[in-house]
Amino acid sequence: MKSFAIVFKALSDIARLRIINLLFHSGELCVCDIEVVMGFTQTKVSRHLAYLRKAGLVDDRKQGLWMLYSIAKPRNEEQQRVLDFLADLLRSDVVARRDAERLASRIRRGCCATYSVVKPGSIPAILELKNN
Amino acid sequence: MKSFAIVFKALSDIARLRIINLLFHSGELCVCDIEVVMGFTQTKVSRHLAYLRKAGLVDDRKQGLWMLYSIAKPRNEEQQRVLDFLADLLRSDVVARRDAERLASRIRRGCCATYSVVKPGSIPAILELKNN
DNA sequence: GGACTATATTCGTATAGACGAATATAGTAA
DNA sequence: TTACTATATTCGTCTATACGAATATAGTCC
Repeated sequence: MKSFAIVFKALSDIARLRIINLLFHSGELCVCDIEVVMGFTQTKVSRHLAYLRKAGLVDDRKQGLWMLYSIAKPRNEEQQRVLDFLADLLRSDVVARRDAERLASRIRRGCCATYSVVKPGSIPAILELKNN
Repeated sequence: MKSFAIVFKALSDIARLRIINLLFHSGELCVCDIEVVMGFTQTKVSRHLAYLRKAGLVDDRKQGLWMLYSIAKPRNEEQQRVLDFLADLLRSDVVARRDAERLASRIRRGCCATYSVVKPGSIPAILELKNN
């Protein structure tokens, strides 16, 4: 019950919902790409990602100068269900869709990370990081 | 997106989750029954119910001196999905189950409201209110 | 009318959280 | 080493919210 409340609280902020949505649409993202796509300050993105990490909703990985964030690998069946449900909810949301389109556009133009989209519309995976 | 955040915030408090769980297990409940079953103060129950009402998660109805609260009739397909998902989540939670048992016990013994349980274990409906 | 009851609201207080600006940290590259 | 870059954290401020106690409100019953 306590863990439900913690997860729901993590999902109770629009900025965090939008960031999670971006992560659903990409294997991994660095802070600065989220910053640019969303038009948020660096502080804001970093803070919300830290919040989501503490709530167990995202994983992070250090790669050189970059911190790469991704949707957390579910630790139990309930978390899996929450994530599935959330992804499904966001799929039909206008804001979420627009954010995803801006992300796709930035990925095509080349962003901090270089992505390889396996199949159009599917989850891309980071291959390597550019130094720009 | 905004509406998702509002709903998740309403679900981000354990007391509110437990109250919602009680409402899932009963057609309608008055404030004082929730108060006794949960061991909360009257202020606390009333405040959280007001919060849930503003978030659109519960409906209320005045019946004499009592305010009867129930799970909101879903206004759209998304809200229906959220409520279904939540009910499903709570079904496997230990705290939620214990609360439901205490509620059932209080209903059997006769509480503020007189309930008619259509089938054992199914959702009861209020028939009339006692004046005690 | 007055006494009583169930619920809502106000008050004062305490904690959480959201924000930008500024600063600190850690890794890279010359 | 120094300069640079991506990210995290601190600082000060503001708003939201949780709580119990006390009080207000509204309905019932005599």
